[in-house]
Amino acid sequence: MEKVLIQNLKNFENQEVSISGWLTNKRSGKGLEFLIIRDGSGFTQCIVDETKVNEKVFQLAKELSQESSLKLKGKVVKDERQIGGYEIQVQSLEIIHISNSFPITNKPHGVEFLMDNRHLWLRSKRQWAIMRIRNRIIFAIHNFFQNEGFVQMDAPVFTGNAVEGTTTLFETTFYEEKAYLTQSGQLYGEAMAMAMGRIYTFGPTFRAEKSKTRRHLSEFWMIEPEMAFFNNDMNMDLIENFIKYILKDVKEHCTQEFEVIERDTTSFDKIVNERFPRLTYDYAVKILTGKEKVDGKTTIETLEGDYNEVMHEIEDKLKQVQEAENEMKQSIKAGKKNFLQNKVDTLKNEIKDLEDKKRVIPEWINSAKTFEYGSDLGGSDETVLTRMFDLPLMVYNWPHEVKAFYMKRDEKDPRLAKGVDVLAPEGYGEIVGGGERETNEDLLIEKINEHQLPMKAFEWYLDLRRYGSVPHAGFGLGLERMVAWVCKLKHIRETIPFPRMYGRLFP
RNA sequence: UCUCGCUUAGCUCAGUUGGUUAGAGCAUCUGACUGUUAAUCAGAGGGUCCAAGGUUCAAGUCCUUGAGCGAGAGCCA
Repeated sequence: MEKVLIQNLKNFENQEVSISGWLTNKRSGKGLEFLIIRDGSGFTQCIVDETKVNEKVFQLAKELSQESSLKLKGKVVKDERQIGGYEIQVQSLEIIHISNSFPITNKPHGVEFLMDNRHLWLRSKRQWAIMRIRNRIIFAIHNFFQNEGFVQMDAPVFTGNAVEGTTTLFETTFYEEKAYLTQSGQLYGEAMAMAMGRIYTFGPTFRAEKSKTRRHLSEFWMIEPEMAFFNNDMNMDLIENFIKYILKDVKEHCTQEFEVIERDTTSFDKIVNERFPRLTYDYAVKILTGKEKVDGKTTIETLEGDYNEVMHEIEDKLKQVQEAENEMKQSIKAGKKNFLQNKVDTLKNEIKDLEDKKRVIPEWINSAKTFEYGSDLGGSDETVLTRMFDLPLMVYNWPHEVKAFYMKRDEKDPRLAKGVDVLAPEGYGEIVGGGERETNEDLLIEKINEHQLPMKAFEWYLDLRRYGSVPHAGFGLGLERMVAWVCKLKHIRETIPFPRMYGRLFP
């Protein structure tokens, strides 16, 4: 008898197989036990029929609790109604371990409880799907760069110098010296690009920002390609192709996972096929502040429309709650009552979310209206801008003051730096930041002084401009932000197995 | 760091203008039910109402301070 993975059951129709896994849920009837088993590769229903197995096997099936581990043998039968399209008619069963009162039940839980139990939460279906999508995105990233002739490199995690100022560094000690955990591998990537031509880093980065928002982690994974003989236009072309490649690949290979998390991926088609809008910072600011329209509407008008829509939705949902609660007051069966109670609970949660939105939209409108030319785009400004398009936006040619010291100044307009930010649609904001690097040693030195960075720590970096300096460019992609957008998650904490964020070091 | 909100059973939540013995669903345990899709039905056990202080004849409910969590802002990928 063959030992198989659940994902391969379709190849064993009407055959006897053996599977090993965990019980994720159970329903029982007289003489029947319906076991939902997961083995990491997928989920399937296994039926234990009292009339078809010996008494001992049926007794074992009755003893199984949620998350108990087991081995079973049975026949694979096609059944369209079941998850995966197949079920197993059990012949024999062996318990490996009985799990005692698994804390995460098949009912809603709060964020804090789930995060405290992250090590167990990862077993749930939704987390399973997200982790597999994350895996596929990682695989696609490597494929893309390897196909384009890039060499993967590992940048150091301990660093002696800060890349973007010292406020957000985790400080540690390296023997007797003060050291920091890296916040970007880029400078090392530049050195490697001068050796290999095209490289990409794929590693962890650390930022000690005390921010508790839906798009921040203290430890996150960043992909940073760096290309010799590239200008910023070539850089933007590469970014665009890169994002398109990932979306296409993940859509093709993760259909089942997207179904589990109920992510509609039809919006990817447009993104894969159309050119991303490229806006200069100047033009983006005009749109943001309402001086330019997109599809005949200003940002302010669009947001006011959103606000009214939210108000209507809240009213509508309140009405539905009232109706359900009235119905519950009449004497009805407990099953129906239970159903209505669940409906009311989900509606109330949705209303809570909508009320948050209602509170925030006026703040966004205000932020857009009062935006000052020359400053960096804030989180709310990004959301407002991306709200106007259903494609990723590329904003380039930034005021040089708001960008990092290594960014190349525009020869035609010295007020500008040749940086580019990519803003993901659906409110996900900045997922990529990059640009062309400054090649002129004198300008770099000037910038390092301006940013009050220790020159000594950058001597090696300046060497790159002394020995065969060439135009080069690169960018950084935040893996978790990409996963959050692809999966359309509310919060970045679900995109990584064990998130490290302000206030969260365990488990 | 700032603004707003939350903290009641293992979990998710009700708890009215302060008023007798704090409730429901799920989970757990016992039983019923021949195909269930978060199965259903009957029953049982399960509480330091976040902490400290205050107001009051009386506080889960009101006030003050603190802690933790959540949603934003700032900063960023």
